[in-house]
Amino acid sequence: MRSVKVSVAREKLEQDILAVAKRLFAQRGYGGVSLDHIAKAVGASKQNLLYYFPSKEELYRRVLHGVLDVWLSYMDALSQRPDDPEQAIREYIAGKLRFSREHPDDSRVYANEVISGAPIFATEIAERVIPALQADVAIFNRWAERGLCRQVDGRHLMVLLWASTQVYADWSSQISLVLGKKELGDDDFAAAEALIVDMVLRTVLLAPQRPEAPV
Amino acid sequence: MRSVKVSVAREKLEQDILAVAKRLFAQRGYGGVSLDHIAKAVGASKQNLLYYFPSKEELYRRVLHGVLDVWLSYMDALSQRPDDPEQAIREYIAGKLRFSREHPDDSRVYANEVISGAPIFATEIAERVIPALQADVAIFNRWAERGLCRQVDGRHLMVLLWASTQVYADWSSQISLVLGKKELGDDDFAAAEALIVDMVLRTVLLAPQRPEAPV
DNA sequence: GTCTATAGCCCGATAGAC
DNA sequence: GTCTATCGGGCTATAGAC
Repeated sequence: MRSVKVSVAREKLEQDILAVAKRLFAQRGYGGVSLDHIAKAVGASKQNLLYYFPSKEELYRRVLHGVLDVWLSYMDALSQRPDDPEQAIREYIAGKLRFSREHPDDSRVYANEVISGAPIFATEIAERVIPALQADVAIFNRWAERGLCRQVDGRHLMVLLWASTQVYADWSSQISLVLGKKELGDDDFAAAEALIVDMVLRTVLLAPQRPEAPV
Repeated sequence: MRSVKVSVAREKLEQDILAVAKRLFAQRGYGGVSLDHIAKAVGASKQNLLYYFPSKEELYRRVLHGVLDVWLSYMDALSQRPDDPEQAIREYIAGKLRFSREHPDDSRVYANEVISGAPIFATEIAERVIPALQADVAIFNRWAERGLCRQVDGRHLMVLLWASTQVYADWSSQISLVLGKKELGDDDFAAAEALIVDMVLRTVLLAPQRPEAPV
């Protein structure tokens, strides 16, 4: 009984640390954050942090693992509808934009790591991310072979899909400035989704051409 | 005479410091780089660095100013062809991809700053970048009003254009992994350009529809 | 302009009391 | 589990000799 309560409390603090660390790593990158920053933001001592996580790098690695779990969970839309490219693409774009909307810090932590050339997480990316992306590329290629869509370069199409959706998390501060708003709202994500879906479907789907999208 | 030689040598070291600092800030972000790292990489002492630049933040600011100069110089394609949307868009995409190809570290330094919410460079971004972007959006809107292209949301189209071109600098490590290469080559940038141009023109240009792009 | 020396602080990590 | 204390080192920046 007691051991359960203790373990629950321990679990909670551990999750709090991970959440706060994620936010700070997103904002300032691995080298820009100290254990003391994280500890103070979570209301614990630096030494207590090191009781839960053996080192700063291990804490960062745990954060990145959590980020990847969330990221990949939003990315399985393509395989869910193996015979319907249009609906699969619509759901894929919607899902990736929802990730940017709901987990911007996850996106930023991952972006920081990739921009740095993934010095710490290269192995995990190669083992978990690349296979997922290549599977999606393969789905595009299979659609093309079966005549369900046009022949496009699935690899670069995939790059464009990440780029154009994740930018609404990673670059939200600058996009807000361009839109003249304090922060992005549901309407902005809806407009982004409409444009990206329209562009991709125009490019990927076979004729007959789709009607003009509403302005 | 002597003062000229001295000033030239001074100028050269200053430029060397800025170049090395740019590379390191791109890789590890502002907080992940120390003056000592930069000094050692440039073959000078940390104290000598502080003779040329009054502080770390001022050095970083100078790097960012240089980055912005380069970035903006690649971005004036739209206004060069005010009556030809297709050619303007082609040149704009080509220019932005050339920037990613030729100045990846510039792109990464800027990306790092934006992801962090632009804590240091917010003012300069608001004064130099946002007006340039809004001018480009205005050009899109004018084309639409004059019936030269379809009504699209110029702001989100602009976001998509940055995102899909800068990703080839900022995310080059991961894109290389997906493509199964050590690093990106001219052919990869050409393939990216073909896809992005095709997608954007399909979306922006008026009917009659363009023929299928070559695979 | 470049050097040595150093101030004063923050860093990650460990030891040991309770 | 959380605390105080502390180690050894790196950090930005300054002072002053040459």
